Amino acid sequence: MPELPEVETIRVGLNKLIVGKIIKRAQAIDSPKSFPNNQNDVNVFMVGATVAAVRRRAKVLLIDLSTNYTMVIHLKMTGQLVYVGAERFGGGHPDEDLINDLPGRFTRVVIEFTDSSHLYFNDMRRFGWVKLYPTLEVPNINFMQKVGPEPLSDDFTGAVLFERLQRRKNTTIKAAILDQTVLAGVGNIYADESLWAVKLHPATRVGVIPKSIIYSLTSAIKEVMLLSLSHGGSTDKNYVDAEGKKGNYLKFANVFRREGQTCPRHPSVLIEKLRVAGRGTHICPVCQVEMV
DNA sequence: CACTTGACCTGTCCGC
DNA sequence: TGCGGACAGGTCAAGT
Repeated sequence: MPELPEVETIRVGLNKLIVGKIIKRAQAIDSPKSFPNNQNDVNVFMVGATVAAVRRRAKVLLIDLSTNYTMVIHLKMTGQLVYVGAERFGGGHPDEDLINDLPGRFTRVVIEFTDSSHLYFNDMRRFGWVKLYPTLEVPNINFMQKVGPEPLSDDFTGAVLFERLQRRKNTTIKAAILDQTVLAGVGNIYADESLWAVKLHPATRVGVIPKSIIYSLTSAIKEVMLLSLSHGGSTDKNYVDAEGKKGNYLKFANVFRREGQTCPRHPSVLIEKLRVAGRGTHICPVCQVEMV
């Protein structure tokens, strides 16, 4: 899925586009994980509701409705949430193809507003979902109970990360920062980028890493995510923002998907791809040496 | 409990 | 060109 910077980019976009709109129709199409067993709730608590706010926690989007129900949305690997205004594009507009083809083959949920604009949830692999919960119950969802701190919060410090890593001392640092119960929002792209930034090999066991490096890693995670946010997130394949636009951060990535290219710190060394924590992993073999 | 691996899906790419 | 296998930005459940 989109990671934290991508989900946050969508949140900011939707907050501008759909707050105040009234839902006319909501429908899941061939999306068994969406609105499970509660089409009646969809009809009662969504239709006629006004969108009150769009929030985010970790990689989950929360769309609050005036009925005190909340749409809880996880995009997983290939989910998109794209808003299409009542007037579609024509005449060579750059977003014409993406927008005008919706709903498409991979559209799984359609939300129509009373002004004839639409919000489409598209998801090729169908890992993602859109669910409806009473707003007050959202904090009680299992994932919300377990998920770790927001990395961009001022409360998320090196001391906090170090403390939270104490129960993951025997795993690799990459597996640890991908663990959403340690901290929220890091996925494969920002794990590789932040570990390169502090010259940590992703397979290094957490327990052997000096506290000072964990503090540096904390700063690196924040910096990488802020940089990505400033470029509208990362588009590897599927990601688009709420208006159907791709993100540009990968142009600035140092290692992710750059195997065979040179390390920015070592002009004669090629970036390598390996497998750590079951995920494709990109490193500079000279600046990132595993600690044992 | 901590840790690893496979499953969930569909598409694409790479090697034979 | 066709086919099989590996892999893809994320979690879960089930195994050790």
